Order: sequence, then structure tokens, then C-alpha cells
Amino acid sequence: MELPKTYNPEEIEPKWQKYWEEEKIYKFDESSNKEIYSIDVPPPYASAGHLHIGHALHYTQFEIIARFRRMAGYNVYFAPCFDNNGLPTEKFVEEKYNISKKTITKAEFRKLCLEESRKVEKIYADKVFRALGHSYDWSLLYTTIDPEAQKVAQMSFIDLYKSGYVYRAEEPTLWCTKHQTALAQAEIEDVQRTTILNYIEFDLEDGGKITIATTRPELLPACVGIFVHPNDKRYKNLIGKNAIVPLFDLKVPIMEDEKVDMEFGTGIVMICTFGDTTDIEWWKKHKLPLRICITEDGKLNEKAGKYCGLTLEEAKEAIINDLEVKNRVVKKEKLQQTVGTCWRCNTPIEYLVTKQWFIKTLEFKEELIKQGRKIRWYPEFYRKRYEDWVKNLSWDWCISRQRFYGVPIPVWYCKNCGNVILPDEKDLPVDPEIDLPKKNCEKCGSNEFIPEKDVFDTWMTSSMSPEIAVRWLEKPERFKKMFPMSLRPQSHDIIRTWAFYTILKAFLHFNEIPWRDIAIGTFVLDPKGRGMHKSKGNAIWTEDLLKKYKSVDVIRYWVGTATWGKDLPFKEKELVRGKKFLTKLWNASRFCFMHIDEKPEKPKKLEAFDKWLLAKLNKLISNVTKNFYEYNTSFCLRETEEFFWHVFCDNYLEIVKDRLYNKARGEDAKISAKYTLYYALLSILKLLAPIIPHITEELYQRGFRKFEEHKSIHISDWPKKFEVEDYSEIGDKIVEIVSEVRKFKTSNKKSLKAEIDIVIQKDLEKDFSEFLEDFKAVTNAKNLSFGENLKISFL
RNA sequence: GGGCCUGUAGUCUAGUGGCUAUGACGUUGCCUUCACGAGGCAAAGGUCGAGGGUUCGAAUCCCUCCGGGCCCACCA
Repeated sequence: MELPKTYNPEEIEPKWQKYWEEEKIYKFDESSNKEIYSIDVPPPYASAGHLHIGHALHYTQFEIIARFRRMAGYNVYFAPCFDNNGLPTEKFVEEKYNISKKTITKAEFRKLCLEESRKVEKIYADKVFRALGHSYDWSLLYTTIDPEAQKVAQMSFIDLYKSGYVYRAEEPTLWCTKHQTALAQAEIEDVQRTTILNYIEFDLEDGGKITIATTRPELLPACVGIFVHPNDKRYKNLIGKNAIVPLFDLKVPIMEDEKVDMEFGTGIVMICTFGDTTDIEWWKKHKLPLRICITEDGKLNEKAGKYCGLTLEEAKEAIINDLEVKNRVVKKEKLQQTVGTCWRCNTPIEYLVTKQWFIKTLEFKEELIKQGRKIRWYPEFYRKRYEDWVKNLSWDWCISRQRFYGVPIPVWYCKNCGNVILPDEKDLPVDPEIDLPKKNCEKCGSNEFIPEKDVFDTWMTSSMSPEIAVRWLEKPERFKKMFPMSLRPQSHDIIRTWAFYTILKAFLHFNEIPWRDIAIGTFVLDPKGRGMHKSKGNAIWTEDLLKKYKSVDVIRYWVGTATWGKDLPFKEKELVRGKKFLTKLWNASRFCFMHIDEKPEKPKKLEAFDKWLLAKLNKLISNVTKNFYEYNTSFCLRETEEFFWHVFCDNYLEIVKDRLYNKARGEDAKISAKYTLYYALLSILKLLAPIIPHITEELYQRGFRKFEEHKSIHISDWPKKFEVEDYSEIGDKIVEIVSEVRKFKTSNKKSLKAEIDIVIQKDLEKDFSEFLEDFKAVTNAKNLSFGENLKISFL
């Protein structure tokens, strides 16, 4: 059999992608008894239409694992999915159509979001998943806005409500004034900035003055108290007195609290409702009045008097100006400050008192850490990050969002008595603004209801991804069999959200872990080591690379070099290397196939070098298999590449040429070579198949398909060890001498064909006997004898 | 401020107690070789961030310092 001279990926790759899909190679087999391996795939955001190389790597990295497990004999459950739910989509639609939720009805807005999502999903499916040769079972597809996913999210809420894990409260809440919604702690991102610390003079009620340092003068109208440290001698006499807030004439009490930092500013703090979390703490502890002066869209309200209607920034400037006019500003200094911001828009968050729904988390910290320890983390150290996050939690999870596009919170309130009314499980999903409760209020009998208008935090759905993926409500028997899932692959930046909330939900609902393994994928940086962002202009697009290299396998080779959990700066030369590797693989296979025209019979006796190769291959197979199980993909690729290139090509192929071409060597020696070539190459292709599926499929189909039972290499059996005597060490010794001979020829500027005399150390004579003929042929040694030391000379 | 990761040749990288520190890219030299010249064979290139300690033995374990990155918490 002869292969074409060059490998042409542009024709070959799409051909097999089509074949795999048509032949349903990756179909999950519901009736199989094989052990199931299930992956909780991260649903890509539908707004992330532009796919940079980091996304491609992330999704391909665990796809390799799916392929490995499939070949290793598992019934792989690999469901594709999309996240078309939540703020990113809303924001994308708002920007694309230049609309806001104020100028369009909820229904219209949702429709646009859904349309937009579907478009992007299509692009994703074709240009990403299919183009990268991913082995999803498309019949298992889910999206997070599907009725079924909504049903799961709402069911989760109802279940937790009934268990007492959900409550509604009017509390100071983390608030984004741009998105005009409550946020969860996990959605807050700290940003460093420089601000001005203003020293402002307050009058005391009974005469005298004090100076207070603040970065938030715009919150003066919300000031409800002043604190000093109980041990601060300077201010002991102030405690119990009242101060007057300048410009606003508010009388506020001066109190003591140990948490005051005497070193900071003047050592006197004003407390406003609310400037930061300490304000909330003191407000609760000292039972201070509430005076909120900020509106939901980040402006001052009527409590701010003449500043009403100004944005926070404008108000800050105006108030400082007026204070300066009245000589109330003692000094101003620059201050480095970290502020919490909305992770989507970087608007500094505010604290507003609003009615929100919460899931209890703070009381389960210990248990959640225990749950985390039952899961295997790859790499292990990321478990620490999870535990740190859980330990540091300071808010229950706020799950209600004042947004449009999302899963509605399935609740009505009785208009008469305020009672919370839940829908029946069988009626889910519901939209309380459209649907009505089926019964009157159980408490008062009223039939008038107020629908809940808020939607869920997007993580309310995402945290149920294992339950959605394996169809918790639709197929309870499947769920029972498949929960916990086998693997959650994800990136490290969402350990505190996705991983955390998923673990939380599995714990609260089932007292179970959601998956046995969690593996943290590689984070791709630009060549200079910075994060890739469309906005920074440093993103490298997968599509461009596909066009340039014309091969998916080249990109997948690069993915294979990445280590799980470790950042990887993108270096294009890794693709060049991949391309060379594919060429080498093609050419070596081409050579092998010239000698494979039938399924080789088992030789009567294997030649020594064949035993050497197969013994070394055994070690490779066992190492690679072990490492694939441990998500150590880069090891697998590296070791296989090393074996293929330097052991198989550089040495073995050169060694067997004589037996294949030289009739004088006899038929048995040739059969042994052919047998070894066949199985060694087939094994190498299989070891590489999870990483570079297209070229290995092409070679399998061309060279092996007619002799092998499986219609695709990707559902063939993972290579097994050969029954063979271990000649690896003796063989290595002899190959070393072959290298010596090559070095001798090269350094004497002679062709490798040059004929030579060799004297080999006498103590190797016994080892050499079985390798002799192959050795003489590959080194072109005309005379070979044994003596004191290794000696090589030209004839 | 707390925690985690990381520092190996010009560049990137493997290596968590043991032969002479892995491999790639790049550089240089040689070989047209019957699978492959988009190749092959070889060479040069390293105080394994610095210092100290443990050990028969340290890139690897411990301590200190320096550099790079990430996560978290904070100051009104």
C-alpha cells in the first residue's frame, strides 16, 4: 500500500469530521454496561462569539480526555452545551442594538437575546466545536435558557426553599449602579485606584471642631454617626457628644468602637449608610438609623438636598467645591485604594438596602470545605484556592437579580397577606409575570397576587450544570446512575463561582459531591505573558491560525503540549513544531505501509531488535496510559513523540530496512520486522489519536482499517502491552554503539554509508550475538570483531 | 497584610532526593539517504534566581532574600 507523498489536511480533516458525525462515532450508549465517564462541560457564553486561541485550548484540552477515556473502554457521556443566560448576553444585545431595558418591553428584549444567542451558538458549534474536531454527542446538547434548564433552576430554588436554605431579606446588598441589579460576592472584582482623601471639618454641637478624613464626601448626606477608638486619648472627651455634618446640618452622635484605626487619617471616622462593609457592620452593631442617599442608578436622591439628581462623581466634585468655599476642607491627599467593582463593567459597587433572595452559605463553610476534600483536584493546589474562598465568605449568596434576561424566580406574593406562593413542581418552568398560581393563598384565601419580577443570578442555573447535563428531572434513573459526574473541567478564575456554587448545590440538594474529579485547565497568555483580550488587541484568533496552518491537528498538537492548571504564553513556533511532527508521522507511516500489505502473521521467532522495540513500547504504553488518567496530557504527547521520533524513526526503521530489502536475510527475519512495524505503528497512532485525531484516523483508515474490526480508530481499543521478553536494556546498549558509529562518521565528514571496520569490547560479545546481523547492516560494518576497546576505522 | 504558583542554555521547556540535568526552537558544521532536504546526523551553548541549612548525595527538601505571576482580605 502506498500513501500519497504529502499529507493534505485541508481535504482530510473535514472529511473525517463529517464521517464521525454521520457514523455517530461518539454516540453515548445508553444501554451499555461499560463504566460511564461523564464530563460536566463548561457551557460557553453565547456572547463570546469571537473565539481566541485560549478558548480553543480550553475546550480541546478536556476533549482529549474524552477521546482517551472512550478508547480506554469507557462509555463516555460528553454533552455539548451553551450558556445563553445572564448579563453577558444582555449587555451584548444592549450594545449591538443600542437599546436599554427601559426603552423596550421585557418580552421583546428576551426575544432579541434569544435570537442573538441562537446565532452565536450556531457559529460556535460549527466554527469551534466541529472545526476543532470535538467528539461531542450532539444529541445530548443543552442550553441554559432551555425550558428544561429553567425547570432545574426553579426546582432547585423550590427544593431549597422547602428545606429552609433560601430566604428573602431586606438587607444592605452589593449593588451595581450600571446594571442596576444586586450582585453576589463572587461577582465583585477588586480594582486598585488612586483617590483623594479629604480632611473635612465638622462642628461640634456644643462648640469646637473636629476633622474627619474621608474618600467619599458625596456620602455626607448619608452620615449617621462618628466613631473614635476607645483608647484614643485625643478624642476621649468627644464620646457621647454630637457633631454637625457640614452643608447638610445633620446632627450625628460620636461613639467609640475598637475597630477604628487610630493611625488612619485623623483617627475619627464617619459612618454613612453605606460606604463600605465596615459601615454595615457598625450600623448593625450600634443600631444606627438608616439614611440612604443613593438611588439605584447611582445618583443622589432627595435626601441630598440641592445635590439631588447628580451622579456620585458629580456630587463628589460639587460637595468638595462647596466645602472649600466654606473653608471646611483642611487638606487633601492622594490615597491608593482598592475598591470592589462589578466584574462585568468595573463600576464601583454600592451598598443599597433592597429586598433580595439569598441562599444560606455562611453556616455551611465547614461542610463545604469537607465536600471539597472529597473531590480530587488537578492540580492539587487549586483546592487551596477553593478553601480560602470558602473561609473568607462574608455574605450569603444573593441569587436575585433585577435584570430582564434570565430564569424568572418562581414566586408570587399574596397581595393581601404577603405570603410567599410557590408553583407546583409539575408546572415548571413558570414565569410569574405571565402565569398565575393554581390555587388561592393558603393563609388568607386571597386570589390576588403580586408576581416576583426578579430573575435568578446566572450561576443559579450554571451551578446545576451536572444536574442539567445528565437530566435530573427528565431522566431520574439516568441521574441516579451518573451522579456524581466523573469530571468537571474549568478555568481557575471561576473556582469561587462555578466550582463553589456547584459544590454548594450538590451538598444542599443531595448531600453529595457533584463530580469525582475537578481539573483546572490551562490559561493562555499572549506571547509576552499577558492575558488575551479582544479589547487589548492582543488576542490571537483560532480562525486565523486555522487559515494559516490549514490544520486543526497542528493546533491540537499545541494544546497537547499544555500542562493542566498552568498558564501558557502562546508561542507560534510550537505550531511550526507540530506541523513538522505531523509531516514526520505521515512520512514514517508511508514507509511502514509500503511493507504492510496484509495483516501480519505472528512470527515464529521475534528478532532481537524487534523485542527491544516492543519492550520499550510496552513501557511507553504503560506510562502514557497512567498519565492520561491523571490529566497529564503534555507528558503523554512528549513521551510518545520522543519514542516515535528518536526510537522508532531514527533507530528502529533504519535497523529493519536491511531485513525488509535484503532477500539474503531470509523470510522469517522479514516477517518479524513486518509484524513489529504493524503493531508498533498502530500502537503509536492510537496513543496519539486523542490529541491529533484527524491524521491518526486517516492513517488508520488507509493502512489498518481493512485488517482491523473498528470503523474508526477513535472507538478502537487502547493499546495493550505485548507479550515479549524485555530486551530494552541490551538493545539500548547496542543502539548507543550505533550512535557512536554515526558520530564517528559525521565527525570525519563521511557519508553514513561509508564502510567500516569495528572492534567492540569483548565483554559485549554475548549480548551482541542476537543483534549482530542487524547491527552490521545498519552501521555498514564490513568487518566486525571483539577486542579490548571500541574501535572504529574506515576500510 | 494573608495564601498559592513560579524562576533551569539566546528563547521556551521536562525534571519534586541518585548515573554526565530533558527536549524543542534558534545558531554552526557535515550528510542529497532507497519514508521524509519543510529531512537526517552531529557540535557549541547551563554558577538549575542568590545565599545558607539538612543529607553520603539537592534543580528537587527546609530557612532567608530577590524577581515574575495569580487569588483573597483590607483603611474610612
